Amino acid sequence: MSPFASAYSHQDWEIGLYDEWENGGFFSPVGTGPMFSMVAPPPNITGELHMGHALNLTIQDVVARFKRLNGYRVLWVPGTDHAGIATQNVIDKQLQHEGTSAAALGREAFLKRVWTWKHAYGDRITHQIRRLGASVDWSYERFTMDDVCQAAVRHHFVALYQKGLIYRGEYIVNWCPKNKTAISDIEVAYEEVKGHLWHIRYPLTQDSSRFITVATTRPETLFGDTAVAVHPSDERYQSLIGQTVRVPLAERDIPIIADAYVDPQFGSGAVKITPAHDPNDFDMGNRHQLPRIVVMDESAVMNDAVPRRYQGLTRYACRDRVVADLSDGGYLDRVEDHVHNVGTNARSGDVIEPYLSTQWFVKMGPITPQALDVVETNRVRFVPDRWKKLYNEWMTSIRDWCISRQIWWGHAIPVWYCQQCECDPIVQGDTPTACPHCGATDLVQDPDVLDTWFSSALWPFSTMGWPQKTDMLANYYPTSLLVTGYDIVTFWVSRMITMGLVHTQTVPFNDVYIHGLIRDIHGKKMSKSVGNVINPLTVIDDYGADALRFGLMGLCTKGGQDIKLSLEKIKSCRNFSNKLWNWARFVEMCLNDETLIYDPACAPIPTTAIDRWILNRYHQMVSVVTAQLADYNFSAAADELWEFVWNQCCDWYIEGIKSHRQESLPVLVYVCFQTVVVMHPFMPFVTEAIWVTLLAHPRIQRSSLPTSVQQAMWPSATETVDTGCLDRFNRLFTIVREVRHVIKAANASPKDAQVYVDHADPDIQSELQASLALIQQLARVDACYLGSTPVDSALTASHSVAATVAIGILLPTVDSSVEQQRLTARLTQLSKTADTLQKKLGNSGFLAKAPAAVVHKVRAEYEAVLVEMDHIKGQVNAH
RNA sequence: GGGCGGUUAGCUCAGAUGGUUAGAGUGCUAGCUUGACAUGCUAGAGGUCACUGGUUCGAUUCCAGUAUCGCCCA
Repeated sequence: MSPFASAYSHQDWEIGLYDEWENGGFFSPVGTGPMFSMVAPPPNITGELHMGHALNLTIQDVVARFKRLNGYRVLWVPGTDHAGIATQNVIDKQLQHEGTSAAALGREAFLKRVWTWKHAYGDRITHQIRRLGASVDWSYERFTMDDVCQAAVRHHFVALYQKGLIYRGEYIVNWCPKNKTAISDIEVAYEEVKGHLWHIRYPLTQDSSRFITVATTRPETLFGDTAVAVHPSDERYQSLIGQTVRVPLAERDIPIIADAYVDPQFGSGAVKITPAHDPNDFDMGNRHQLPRIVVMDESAVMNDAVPRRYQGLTRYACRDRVVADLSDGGYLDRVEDHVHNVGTNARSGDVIEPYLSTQWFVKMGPITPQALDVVETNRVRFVPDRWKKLYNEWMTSIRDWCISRQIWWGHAIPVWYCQQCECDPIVQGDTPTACPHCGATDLVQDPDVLDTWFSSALWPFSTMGWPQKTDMLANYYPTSLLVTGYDIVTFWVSRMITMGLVHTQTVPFNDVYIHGLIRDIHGKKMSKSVGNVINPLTVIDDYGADALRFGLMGLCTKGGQDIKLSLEKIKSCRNFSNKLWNWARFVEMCLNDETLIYDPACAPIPTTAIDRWILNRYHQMVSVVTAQLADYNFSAAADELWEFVWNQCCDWYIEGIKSHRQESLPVLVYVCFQTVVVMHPFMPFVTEAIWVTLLAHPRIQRSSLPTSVQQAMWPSATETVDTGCLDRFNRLFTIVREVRHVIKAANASPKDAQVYVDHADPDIQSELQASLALIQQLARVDACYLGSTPVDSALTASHSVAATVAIGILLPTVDSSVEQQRLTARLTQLSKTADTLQKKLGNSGFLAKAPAAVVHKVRAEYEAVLVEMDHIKGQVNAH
């Protein structure tokens, strides 16, 4: 009974192999080779593994396994993220389902509940990561809220505070009225909506018969107006600057100011300024020392700063009433349709309210120059490098970072306020017992928590125990490579670089590989509500992790484009894994007939031409795959492997050695084992399955190789390739294809065919002489001879030409009209080619200016085409 | 409004410091128990490389513009 099933069954191997690898410590850094380290981007504990994770992890795993096989001491650290708002939402929903709420539970009970949930479900995703085959070192697994990371975040906050880089201040934040929390700039999603531009008349205080008309998209905020602004050089308003106007409905007087920020082309050229409800107005308010009037509460309901008639209305209800009242009062000049961008909280979907509130901020100005510099000088290298532009753009226009969030789940802010005296906040890593100023023990911790990205920014070094000076940091930091999607270059990559420099005085990683996003086959984002999600776990169940991985890598091109994924693609890769498996099955079958012992580690001396060829082709494959992997060109590496395994080894080579299997077996065994090694980063499971199964064969010398392919040595990528040999075999294959084609076109059976090949060049003639048996075998014809086709009364001849070699095939019957048609078509095609080539050669500019090598090549091609045409013409005339 | 990326076979995508008879997978058509594989084998059809102009002896490749799709930022 063969240990090789006739088709590879991933279900029989994957889970068992992964357990063996994990328990066997195969993912731990070993040896004395050069260091290579990565920290994996931590997925949310609330999430399921989706295709984006699968792509991200596969890329890292391919690199990790590639490096290990090349002798590197590889550390790849996994972990998960506490995902503040996302997780809080999940638990909120659960509580809602149970008819209760976070508020009813209270903060402590709520947090306890989240932790319970985390312990029960939080590692679901880590099991899914295992299913993918990711060779992460689980013994170093971290969670962004575990003790080590909590300590790091506290230290992080205190250190920044002590450097004067964290402050608490009033600022316009992006406020989500639904979740009642501030969110950062990049969490806001903008979309175009159809709205209106209301033109409102503000009467002059001095002369209420005169107006200045302002245009606004948000009339309800007029109660917070503290100025009207015009452009300083706007002719229309020169005389009004410095005067005051009365805010309609609010009956308050505010000044008309001049500021170059105003766009004279927009609306009427005069705008109302509401410093407490618009970030640009806030800035202008600072420039002109304008007061700030907050007119809404934290749910975006109008507060008591507005006239009683409007209090308690939502911002939208208030807008309607204000517009109606303005109209009634004769203040409304006109209304235009207007398309503008409205920011929403990407998570809650609620429209963001620019809101004046007191928050904690990181001062970005002092720390960005260095972060820009390390990228500029390539100490952090982006691949593909166009992402450097996005990074630069973001970093040069950066604002201070609002890091406090008004939720419960997350890192508590290490700040305490004394309830007894008016001292500064107490900022320290451990919980204070008494106020350092008055000694009071009545201290209250800041109720807010920190933005999740504030802790993620530390990930490359908090995972390694920072701020402790651990061996891990000394050995593996800075990391070698970060792999992530382009959607979080600003959220995450920029902040890791910045904070890495602040806290560790070095870059957190040397290379950043940025991949695209996974989309469905139509280019749409995969989403549950659209129903176009391809679940990686289902794919792994159905087709195997190897198929999914290889499919993703085949689509992971150098440009880092988004990836349109289809099940058809994965299915073809499943077929490919089966092809590889059956190659090994063929090797096993050959070995079964043997009595000798074969050493797969020993480079064999080829004794036949096709063995020489496959070894050359194999060396070429290794050098291509190695170079492409080193260049992060995953699809090119995958393509080369596909071509080599399927079209070279499992096609020409296997078919070509079937007549002399025993003689070729050392080469077959060697190339198979070595290719399995090169294949391993992409398809870890099937390669290991093949490795252990073949290695257990009694005719295999197992002592010379490790028991797992994971510990094998990557083959040398610098063997010289005899391209002349590759060329000769390509010519042979072209001939064989043409023979098959002619026989097929004649609707004949190869078994009845006698083939004659001929060429004027004596070198090629002897080459053909040596290849006759191979041609006969590969084309499956009765016989193959060198020389011109003889006349045989019982048989008719069909003719063709391939690679300038004349081909004649004797067949029992040939339909001469079909034959004529085929020859004429070929002739037309050739003469077209001949024309273009001749035109080139007749162009004096070409001959004078093109490189000699190019001219030579074109001339050779032209002559070859002429030779082929001669052959064909001869045959056409003969009929 | 600013920026980035795409536009190559029915579909998904490669490609080259400018010279190839422009490739792959998949799909399609026809034919196959070929002693590893029907998750396979053989053959075939299918492309004015989005459009316009420029540079050049030569452009699908470089440059500019246009159209169109997608994304990011404001």
